[in-house]
Amino acid sequence: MTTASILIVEDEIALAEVVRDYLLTEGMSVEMLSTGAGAVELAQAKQYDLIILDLMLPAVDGLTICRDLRKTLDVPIIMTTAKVEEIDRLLGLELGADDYLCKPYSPRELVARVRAVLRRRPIGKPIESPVTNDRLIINGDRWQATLDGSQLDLTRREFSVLQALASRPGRVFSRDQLLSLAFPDDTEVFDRTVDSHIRNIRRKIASVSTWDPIRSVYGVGYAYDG
Amino acid sequence: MTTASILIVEDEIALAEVVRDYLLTEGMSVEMLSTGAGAVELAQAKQYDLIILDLMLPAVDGLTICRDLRKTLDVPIIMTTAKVEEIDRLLGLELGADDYLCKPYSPRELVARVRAVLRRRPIGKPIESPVTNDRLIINGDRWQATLDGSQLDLTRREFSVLQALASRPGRVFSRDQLLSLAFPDDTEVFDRTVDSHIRNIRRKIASVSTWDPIRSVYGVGYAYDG
DNA sequence: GCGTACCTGCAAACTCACTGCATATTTCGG
DNA sequence: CCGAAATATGCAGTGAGTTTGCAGGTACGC
Repeated sequence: MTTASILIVEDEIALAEVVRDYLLTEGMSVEMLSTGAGAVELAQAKQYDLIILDLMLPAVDGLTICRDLRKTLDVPIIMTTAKVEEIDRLLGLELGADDYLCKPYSPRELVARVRAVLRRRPIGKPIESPVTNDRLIINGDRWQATLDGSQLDLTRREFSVLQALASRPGRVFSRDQLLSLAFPDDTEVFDRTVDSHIRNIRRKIASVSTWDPIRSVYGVGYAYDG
Repeated sequence: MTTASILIVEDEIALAEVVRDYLLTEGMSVEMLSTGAGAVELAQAKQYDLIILDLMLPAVDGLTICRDLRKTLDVPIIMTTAKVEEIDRLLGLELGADDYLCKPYSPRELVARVRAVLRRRPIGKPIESPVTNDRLIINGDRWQATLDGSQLDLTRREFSVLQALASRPGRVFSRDQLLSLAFPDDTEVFDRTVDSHIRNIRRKIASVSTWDPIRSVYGVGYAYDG
């Protein structure tokens, strides 16, 4: 079961406590805040896995908090509001919250949403910002990689491996590191399989360029030299 | 009850007066204009909550007025026209009117439409900006999608899925993401159901174009490539 | 109530990526 | 320059993932 840490920002203490208890039952750790003041700072200090944010708050409203959070953090956010009509407006504003819920809601439903969001966005996995070197562009949102303007048609694994390598140019990754970075979820995979993926990546790169950015380090692993 | 202020732009004075009386009965305040000249200026000066606009007008036609209004104002617009065939063409032009009505109409129906539009678009709510790529136009207010000028007859779910995809062209959405974006309301749905909807969307798109804008990303999800 | 259309999800068919083995080639230490 | 070890490459089985056909259930309109 999940052991996510969650922050509830909600001025209705009674409601927040009910929700907290439900989440605790789910094995998650929960903290509460009854006002918007300091929410952003708190979120930045502690690395919550998810934030439940009410729209109407004393001091600083949820909208502002959401926007401010998004500037620096990729933490998943679920917004709650008392007005149905607000939902549409919120969607239009593109705040980037991961889900919206209308009051009065059943704590059960909120818990379901929390789990859904956490499932969508596994803990610790932030939205990938595109890796861009001079020649290579890797866009994790689009699952597309471009070298010198030519698109590389990479598979999921190839993409993940190249993304891992290119995220730290010059650094050498062992095969085991690459396996766990690229496929954190998976069972044990023969580390020589990485060689195959590297090979396929190189082949695809070779089809659009004469340059091989992947350096083999004898006895250690691979690195991307940008 | 609503106390919306409404502008009627209509050259058939008799008709306009009937409509005006109906709207007055609803408790709305009404102003009339029998020509297109100055309509835009008037609308900008006074902040109407809704404008009823006839297509055929002396001096400046409704089309031009609608377009000009949209450049600066988000005021809801209901367009009326004498020809049924005009309606489709208007839809294709994506003027951004909130509703269209064909003459001869019953004042009762017009009033109903007015109320519906005001309900959909609470005063002050900006229009949900239509997703428009070069070829695809998605109008979330009207629940209508157009590809290369041809209207796609999408169901609610299909529409939501396509809208979600097209709102961020190129970005790959997982099935779970699509489910919660397109059907935020309810229970957990089998994620393979998304495939079915995608399939239906593709089929409908294929019937009007040879182009498939939906990219399947093996092992990840779907993206709209505009 | 009846019919139509839509949503949902199962199952079969098919596609293709992943994996790992076998063999060739390269690298490294001496 | 040689042998050993590591890496590159060719290749194919397998299974995961997608597409597609289909049908039961359901909501909605008439």
